[in-house]
Amino acid sequence: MFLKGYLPYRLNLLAELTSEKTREIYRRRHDLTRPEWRVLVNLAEAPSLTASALCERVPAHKTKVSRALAALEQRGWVTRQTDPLDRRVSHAALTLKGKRAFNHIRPEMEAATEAMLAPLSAEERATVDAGLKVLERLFGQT
Amino acid sequence: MFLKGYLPYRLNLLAELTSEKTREIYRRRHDLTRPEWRVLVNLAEAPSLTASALCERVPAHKTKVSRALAALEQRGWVTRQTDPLDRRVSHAALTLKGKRAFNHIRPEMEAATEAMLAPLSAEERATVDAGLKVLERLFGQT
DNA sequence: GGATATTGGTTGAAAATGTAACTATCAACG
DNA sequence: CGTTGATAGTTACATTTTCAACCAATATCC
Repeated sequence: MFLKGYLPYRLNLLAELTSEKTREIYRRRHDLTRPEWRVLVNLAEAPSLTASALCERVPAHKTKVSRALAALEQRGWVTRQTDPLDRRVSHAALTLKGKRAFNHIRPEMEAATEAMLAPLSAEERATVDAGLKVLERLFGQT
Repeated sequence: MFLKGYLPYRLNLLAELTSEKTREIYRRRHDLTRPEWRVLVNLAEAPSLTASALCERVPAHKTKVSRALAALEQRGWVTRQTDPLDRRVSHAALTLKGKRAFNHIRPEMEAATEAMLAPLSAEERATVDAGLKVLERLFGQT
């Protein structure tokens, strides 16, 4: 059978399956799109980032980032201020409210992931990690 | 860093990266959406399938399958005929034209995947496969 | 046998995404 | 300077996807 052994298919399927539960959390429980969630995570990990920096880190196309930032700003989780030296760029950062939201959501996400992987032994997890690392190296996603 | 070690994120990212090239093929070169392509593959592997069977095998939500089938039928690659015993269900099958199209596209897809994985040694491929198998077993996608 | 619930599949409207064009600012070169 | 070209980010429009409602046919239960 062709499809079953076909790498992009296998990865897409597993990506969907593993995302199902966690998507439920950021989407239903917290009304965030995936780009919004990812932008939130990345902003939580850095004091402030420009839109283009977010594009690289998320990673996502600039329109997704632009819209995600607009939505998060709208919601009061993000503030932006334009760079005085180059007025094209603006630096986005989480507000206190945004940080609190992230600190609230993050453990839910981790718990969901952990619950999903609970049946796996340490050895199996290592196997998974090794396999993904090979691909990540291949694509330069160190 | 939270996101980098987070399984759904890693899988989604890799899925996107590996799909990039192959998507180019079914999309640009052959004007198929992903659900259409997947339905095509599954129909190529079975003499005929109902929409619900396709939903399970693709896998995808029934609206995606419904629309993919409609598009493929429109294009003359698929025929459907309603089951005489239960007139709600209809059996979809590839036409000769559909089979030919698939036989034309499939090697392109395989070549693209192979080209992408070319830098990997046999051992690395085995590592990848082992990792994915663990997850597939976890999710019952034997 | 007739009301009710279920199931297979389709459709329509709303949300999300992709693509391309656009604005505003800065850089570079004459 | 001033024209031309690049860059950061937004917006507009077409395509996809999602979600809920829907239709038609079958199954269930009284």
